[in-house]
Amino acid sequence: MTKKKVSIEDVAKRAKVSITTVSRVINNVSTVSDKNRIKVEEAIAALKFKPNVSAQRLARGINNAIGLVMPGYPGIFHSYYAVELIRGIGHACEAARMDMVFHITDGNNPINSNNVDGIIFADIIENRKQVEAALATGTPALIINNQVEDLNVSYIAVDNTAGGATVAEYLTGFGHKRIATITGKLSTQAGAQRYDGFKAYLDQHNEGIRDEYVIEGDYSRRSARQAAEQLLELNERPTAIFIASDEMALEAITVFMENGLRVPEDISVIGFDDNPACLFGPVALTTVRQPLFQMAEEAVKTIVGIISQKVKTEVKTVLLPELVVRETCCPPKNRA
Amino acid sequence: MTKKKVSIEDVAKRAKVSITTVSRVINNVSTVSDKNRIKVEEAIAALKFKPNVSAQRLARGINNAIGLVMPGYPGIFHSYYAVELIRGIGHACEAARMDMVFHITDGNNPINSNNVDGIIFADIIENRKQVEAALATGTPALIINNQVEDLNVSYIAVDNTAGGATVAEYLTGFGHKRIATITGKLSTQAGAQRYDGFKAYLDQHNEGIRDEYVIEGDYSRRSARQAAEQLLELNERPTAIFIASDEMALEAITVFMENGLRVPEDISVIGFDDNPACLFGPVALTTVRQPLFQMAEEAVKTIVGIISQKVKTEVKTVLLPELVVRETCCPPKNRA
DNA sequence: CTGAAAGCGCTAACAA
DNA sequence: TTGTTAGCGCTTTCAG
Repeated sequence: MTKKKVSIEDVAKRAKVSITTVSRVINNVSTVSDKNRIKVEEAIAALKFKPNVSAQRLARGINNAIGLVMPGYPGIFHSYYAVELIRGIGHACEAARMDMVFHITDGNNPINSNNVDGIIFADIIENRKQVEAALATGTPALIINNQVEDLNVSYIAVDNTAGGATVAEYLTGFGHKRIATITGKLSTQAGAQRYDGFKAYLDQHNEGIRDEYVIEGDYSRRSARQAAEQLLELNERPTAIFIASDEMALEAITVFMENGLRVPEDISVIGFDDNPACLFGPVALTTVRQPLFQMAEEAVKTIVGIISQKVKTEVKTVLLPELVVRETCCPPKNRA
Repeated sequence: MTKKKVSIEDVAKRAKVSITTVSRVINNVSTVSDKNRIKVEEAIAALKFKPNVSAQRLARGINNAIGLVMPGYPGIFHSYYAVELIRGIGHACEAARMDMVFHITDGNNPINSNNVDGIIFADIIENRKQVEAALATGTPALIINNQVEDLNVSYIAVDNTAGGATVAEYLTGFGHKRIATITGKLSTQAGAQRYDGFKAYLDQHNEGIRDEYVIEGDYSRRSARQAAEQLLELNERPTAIFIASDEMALEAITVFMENGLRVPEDISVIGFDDNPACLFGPVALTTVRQPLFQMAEEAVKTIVGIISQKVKTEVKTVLLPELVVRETCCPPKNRA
């Protein structure tokens, strides 16, 4: 009933070889005679031996772990965005046989960079200092979805500006004039860029965007509901609306329908994310896909490269989001 | 640029004391003179020293980590249930200053019980063997939400049978006769118990439940949509329906509304979970709350007790779920 | 109250 | 191809 500890030494004894040989077969490095290898493998199996990871890490001088630090906003685990990132990073870490140590930060309490070989920062908002601190100690670091140009640090991000512009182009292409938006948090770079790209296009190709057509959301359903209701009260209702996340878009659509509007006949809606959970709503949502999962995977590949010194200089990657046309957008009705 | 390593020895040198003394202040054990303590603390601060966790673990012979193993069904991260558990366990681990190593299992590839001091199994389905293996090596283990009576193992679970019965009682209390249900996965104990409790009550107090009124779902929105549509096609539509998760309930309500039904006037709906994300739908959902987060916290407290030998024998805890009345249930209309 | 010294389990030169 | 040996950074007796 007590926890017995099988060590490499026990294996060595049973197989009648040195612990070095055992170590070698564990790590299958250099050459071990087949005869010994088999003996060792048998002993390992018989004893159910599992290496002590702490000892390995200590001896190797590496942690075999990468840290993921994320801001700890409430509901983070209910955000498609955050969860996809976590999934992707977890997945890639597993493939790289690395631990992922997940660290939710409030901006202070920094991660112990001593226990990880590198750190991935997702959406630095208030924790720029942490990034700088990591860089200062020479800890490999990488930032997801924030294009920081004034620091010698790698990042991998989605081109949210282009994404916003794509939406604007698509909507104006239908002939929409009264175009509104429910933005994401404008204090995040992603949210701001999405809006900026959208607005910039409209300024150039439409006739700008009215102030009353711009409402800031915070990615929550609740904020989307409020915003949608607010939009509905306007004298001149918009005929199309860009909503900065699929989940918000879905909630807005629900509000519209509750009020007797049809989507897209009465109002076109386009989201952002390509959240598969939003595929089974009342109508299939037109949206913009960001390759979150792949971005996360790419992030760990990159940082692993940095850790292993394969990559010498910062790598700054920008991925293009992609329009996904489904059923929630159409030309405006001709009774404006 | 290269990663410098500050060790306990550097601190000792700078503070002009032995490494033992440094170790003592790090762990604030036994007594250290104020004079020395201050010197050491200064040195630690000046050097930005952080203990090497692997070395600590190795020396102490403990891992300071608890493992969480969950079945790796697709969409796990989008499940309110799973995510609440993860959150709660993560939170409690942080409080207990333990790492949480998260292990998604496919039923095989067991967790390396060598790297954790104890293992929490959430929803063992096909991985009973893993639990037995852990038990066999004397690794402290605990199971969440599965009442396994035939193993000497601790568990903490919600009384799903009682939950199902509560729902049945509530619905029949309104005078409903045509009561349907969209169940969870019946292959999980929780799903089965929920249904069993529900059905048992109906058998005793109503007049049982018709076969055509029972549809098995799998917690996905898609399955809920299908089930709801199927129910709508029946000659005699049910007047009330118990749906085994809030998310499914929300999807079903959407389907009902799309078909011109009013909730609850035309059809009463009650969910299960008390998922806050379902608060902002078209109507506030009546549901049953399971204390997921607290259950998770309790789980780590318990296993920490087991690990530290404070707890000698298995502890089997069953929590009662609680009815949360909101707006989606009312008596049936009198035109049956 | 303090320090010397013996490991914790493993890896990695270095020899053989 | 194999084994010897010196650590990795820290905790913890055990003397002092």
